Amino acid sequence: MFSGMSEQRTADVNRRSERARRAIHDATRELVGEQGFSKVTVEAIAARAGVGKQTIYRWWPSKCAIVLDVLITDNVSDHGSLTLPDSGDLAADVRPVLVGVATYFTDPANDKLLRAMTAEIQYDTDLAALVLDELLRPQFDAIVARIDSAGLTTPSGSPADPQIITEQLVGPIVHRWLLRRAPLDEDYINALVDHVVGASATKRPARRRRTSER
Amino acid sequence: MFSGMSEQRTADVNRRSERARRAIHDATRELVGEQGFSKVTVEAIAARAGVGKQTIYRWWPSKCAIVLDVLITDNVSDHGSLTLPDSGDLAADVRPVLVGVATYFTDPANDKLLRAMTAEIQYDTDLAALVLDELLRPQFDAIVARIDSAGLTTPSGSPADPQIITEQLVGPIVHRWLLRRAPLDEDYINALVDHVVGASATKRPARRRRTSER
Amino acid sequence: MFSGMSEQRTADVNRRSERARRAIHDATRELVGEQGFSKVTVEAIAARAGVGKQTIYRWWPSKCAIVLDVLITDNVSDHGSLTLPDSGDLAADVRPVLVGVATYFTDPANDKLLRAMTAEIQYDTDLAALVLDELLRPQFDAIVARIDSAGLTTPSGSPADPQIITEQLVGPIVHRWLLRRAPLDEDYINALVDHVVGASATKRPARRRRTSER
Amino acid sequence: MFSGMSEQRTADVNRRSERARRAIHDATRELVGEQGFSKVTVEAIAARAGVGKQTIYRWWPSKCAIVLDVLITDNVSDHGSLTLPDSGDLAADVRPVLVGVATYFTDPANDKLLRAMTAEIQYDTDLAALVLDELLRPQFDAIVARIDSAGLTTPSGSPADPQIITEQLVGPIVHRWLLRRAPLDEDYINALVDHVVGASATKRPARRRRTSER
DNA sequence: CGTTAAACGAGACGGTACGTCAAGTCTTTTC
DNA sequence: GAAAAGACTTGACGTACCGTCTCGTTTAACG
Repeated sequence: MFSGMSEQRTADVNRRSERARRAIHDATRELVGEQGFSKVTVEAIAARAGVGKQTIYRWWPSKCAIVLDVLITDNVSDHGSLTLPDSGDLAADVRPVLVGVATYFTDPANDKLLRAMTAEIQYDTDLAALVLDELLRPQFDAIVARIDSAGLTTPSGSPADPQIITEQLVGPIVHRWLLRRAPLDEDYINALVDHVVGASATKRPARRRRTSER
Repeated sequence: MFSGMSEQRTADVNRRSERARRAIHDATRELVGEQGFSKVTVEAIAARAGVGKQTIYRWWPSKCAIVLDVLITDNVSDHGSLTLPDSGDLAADVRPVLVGVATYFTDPANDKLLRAMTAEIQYDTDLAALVLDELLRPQFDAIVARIDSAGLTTPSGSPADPQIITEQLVGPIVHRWLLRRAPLDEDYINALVDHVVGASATKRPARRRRTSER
Repeated sequence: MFSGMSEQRTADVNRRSERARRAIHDATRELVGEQGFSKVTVEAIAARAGVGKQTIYRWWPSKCAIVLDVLITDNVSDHGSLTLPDSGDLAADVRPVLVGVATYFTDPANDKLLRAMTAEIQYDTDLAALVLDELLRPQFDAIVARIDSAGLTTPSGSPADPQIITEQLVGPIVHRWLLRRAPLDEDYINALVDHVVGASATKRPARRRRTSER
Repeated sequence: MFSGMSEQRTADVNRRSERARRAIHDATRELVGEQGFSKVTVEAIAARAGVGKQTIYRWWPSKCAIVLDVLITDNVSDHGSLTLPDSGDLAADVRPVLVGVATYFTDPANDKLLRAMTAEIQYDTDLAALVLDELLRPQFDAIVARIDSAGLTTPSGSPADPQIITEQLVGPIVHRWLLRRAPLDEDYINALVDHVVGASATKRPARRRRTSER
């Protein structure tokens, strides 16, 4: 895929051990889940994986590169193909993606890994760009595209910026997750969608007036 | 108050050195500004402040407690008294607070300190609550209160939840800051306010259709 | 005692607190006895004595000066007046002093204090001289004097050096004590005296051939 | 020997760096010589040796274990094979060993190391036993053996205890060294031997009556 | 089907910073 | 004005990990 040459040259064989790669991924997932990223050491990952420290440093530049690799590998199935349907009902079309995002962030398997990356990108701008592109942009852009086609207007009547509308949907979710302000359940997503693009019939019509806070 | 002995006993004097406290705050602000939180060591703070390491550990449990202390101390002047005016023009009332928030986050003096705390609260839930209460809630609650009194409705006509409306305003700002997706300038704030509560006349009428992204 | 002036001048009153001096002495004796000199801290002495740290530093330059002070104070009764009797029986005259020395070194109340000084004088020559003069020389010189008057001869017939004879008596005791090679009981002292200056009748005539070692 | 597998398994390689071991020994010898044991820090040894602190702690439990190791390593050539000749002249046979001991203690290269150990064994009985066994016992036992075969008697005529006779020879040397009472030169050793086992012809017939003190 | 070079496990290495401890000094208040 | 209390600066402690660097030992393509 990276070359048109029909794999004749195998001189620079990839001798890399798949067993080791897998063991390191698994050890990382486990340890970060158990103790949190910042308490996990490269030595601990190596020990848990039954692997030499050098084997880790040979293939990853840092602890957080491993975590990012795990996240991306686990996520790779979705990529590229993400497009929202256009059923005519914007709320109904958008809602599942947002529920998906909320679920993804909340899933205990991902939560700690994502928080680790969130912490790291505060200090590493390149990493921030990478995380953004690999993990968040596909969904974000798909929503932007669907909203663009809906031709919304702002409360004052001018044409709405789909980018900003999307931020109104995604921002609050990230905000709640980041600060652990309040639950990210389906009711909340429904209410949020209703506030931004208007409600469509949902299975469980939410009865609310105020969302509970923290 | 703790004793009936009308304050005769002053034995439990506060022997703490104000000079040391100040020097540590200043050294922390400077060093975090120069090198970023994660590269700053407690030893370096002590050295820069001309203070013994033990004096730091006597009063703060960790590097990040110092940073939080600096942030709160620097911020303490503002909050408590924070109430939004009600001029009848919601957008006009809300806009300055949001600009203030955006400015606060963007100010280089605060940015690195805040990112440090953002990283830390990923691992420390108690700290997260503290940061939320001390640094963010006053502004957030003030906005909620002002919006509550405006009696907005959702696009589908039901009464809006002021909490969620506020999240639509604050969430995107935090989101942009967190991921460094795009600038947090006044134009953006204006557009955002327009999308959420409708525009009122602004000094520099924004000319836009799409906000630029990253 | 340090001045001939009959205590008339009391204007520069000795404001030093006798209570504190005593308490520090006692605390030092106790703590060194309990934990050994090297584990005792000045802070611990101050705390146990119910005294401020500065009060200690005001009157003693170091931890080991306190210990030496305690040893000398406890020992001060003997000084100066020590002369051995001359009963004609050299062994009988010398034996009690050596038993006294051995007992003094072995007494648990003194042992740890003396070992502390022994450790310190390895690094502090002045201290070594002081310890020697204050604690050991009186007995040593008294023995030298008694032996001098006995007019011993060496095995090869020349007149013996009383200094060296005394070292043959004291040296082995110090050696055993220093290296904890073997017990310093009365049997041993008797045997030692017998080997150096010949036996006289003792209460318990020792039956031995070899002393047990360590 | 531990396995029947004729040494096929060499997995438990000795990975220890000889370079580091040597550098640490040398640095310790130098620093203790320059500044005295108690002023030398483990950090200083590590720095001088160009070695990480952990490398020291990996192999030695404490500063004084290094010093002991240096002393034993430097000394290891001598002992084991140590037996005194029996020329018939006891004084002549014993004298060289005692001169050797005195020289060893006095040699500036050893003096500070030995004083450091002397200080430490006051607090550590196990260490005392080790020092005794590794550094002093070989010579001591060799002298005991030689004296045993000589069949001496005490001044009062009973058979002498070779152990005690040896203590009469070694004790005064240690005593003088410990308290720095007087020089440990060859004249003194000759006189001492003369007093204990009688003189034999020596190269420089000592002219003395009293040894000078301190 | 052996040769050979890479990747591997193990873990010691030179370092940096940690958080603790005690030393000796300085400051404030009490008696 | 000495004493108690205790905060201060200093500096070494012993530990934990870092990322690099040998060591033998697999292991799999090549010859």
